Amino acid sequence: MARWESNARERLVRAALDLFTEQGFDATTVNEIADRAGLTKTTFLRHFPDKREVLFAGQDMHARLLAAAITAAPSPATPLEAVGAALDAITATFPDDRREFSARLRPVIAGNSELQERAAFKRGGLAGAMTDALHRRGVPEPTASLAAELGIRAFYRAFDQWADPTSRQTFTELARHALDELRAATATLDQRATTVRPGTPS
Amino acid sequence: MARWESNARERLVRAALDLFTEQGFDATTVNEIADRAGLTKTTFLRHFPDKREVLFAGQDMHARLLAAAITAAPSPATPLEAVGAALDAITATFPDDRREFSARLRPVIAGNSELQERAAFKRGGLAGAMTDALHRRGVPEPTASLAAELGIRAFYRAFDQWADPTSRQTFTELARHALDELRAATATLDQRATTVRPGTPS
DNA sequence: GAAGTGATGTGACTTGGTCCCGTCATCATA
DNA sequence: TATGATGACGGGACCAAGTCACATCACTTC
Repeated sequence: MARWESNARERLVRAALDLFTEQGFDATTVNEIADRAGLTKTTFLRHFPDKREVLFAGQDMHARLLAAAITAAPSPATPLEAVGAALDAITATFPDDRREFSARLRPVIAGNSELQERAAFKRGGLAGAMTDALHRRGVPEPTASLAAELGIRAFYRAFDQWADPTSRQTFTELARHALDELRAATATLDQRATTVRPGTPS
Repeated sequence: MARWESNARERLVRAALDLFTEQGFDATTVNEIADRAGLTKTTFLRHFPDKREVLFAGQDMHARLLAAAITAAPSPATPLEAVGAALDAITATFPDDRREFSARLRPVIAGNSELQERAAFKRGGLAGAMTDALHRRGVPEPTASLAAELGIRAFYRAFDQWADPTSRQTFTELARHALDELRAATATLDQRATTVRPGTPS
């Protein structure tokens, strides 16, 4: 429990996202971000270990949440059912307030390879947390990694759709649907192109 | 075609890996690497866009190779067969000379999160290249991404085994086996823990 | 041999990130 | 009310990564 409950972190995140959107990630210095938030470079780096992390903070909590949900899943659940439970749990923690923020975040990350690196790393961390939790349930390799991978793919797919302001479904619904699609796709890996002539893939 | 055919790049890579192994990635400066290679910091940064890239250079070639092999696969091939062809192609390009180098590379990357970030990013690049190539074959989403993902997982799994000096199988054999295991695992995603009581997962 | 080309060297510069220390507001306790 | 502890913030020195402009040198080609 912080004593002043200052919103320094939040101010820094907002200032950073604003500046990154306006001038790009590279063209924005840590000093600029801190200035706009009414703080200093030192304070910025006290809150975030590096400049990129200001956009990714809080992912550790997500990893713990996913792992906890998998651990808490009923014991007869299949690997994919446990992963589905984890998706239910994590998607429920995204308030609608964050949709606009998420929507602004995506192009910034897409436009900078350093941020894409960090995103790829964080993604791996989330998948690893799920994999470990599945291991603790007794799910062997490579089933555990695979189930976790499907979960992560479903999560990001649903996240993209949810962040799109035209979307009307809930994050949870989108994630469940994405996971179903992925499960169905596993059956098509050994399937030759047949009846429907696929044009450009969607 | 370089005129002097100087082996500056190779000297830099070897010096870097040596120093990273000796003192760690963080504790090694670009100047040190360049010095040991008989060159300067500027020359290092001319060959590699940043300090990390000295350990990952050449991955773009691998991405092109994977994509080309998928494109060249016979047209009735299933997605996973095309991916298998890509694994055959890429594993064949790893001469046994590189085993020791690869074995030394792994712990260095494992010991530094910046390098893990870069590795995760490169991994995504390889998967993306395979996914695109599968799209061009008419494989729809999310089947294409999934097949590519299995291919990449099989590649890295086999790479780890191949880099282990106690391993006797060829890289190609290991990759094929890893892909088979992954394909088999897709059938276990909806399967409850049954007969064999799994202890610690392997 | 003269001109061109590409690899390397030199040094100045910006910025990210670390570290140490000082300041100040808040809280707990006497 | 005084006092000490704690935690957030500011200031500035410092190092290393990475960029840039310019000079040099080896080798090729005409």
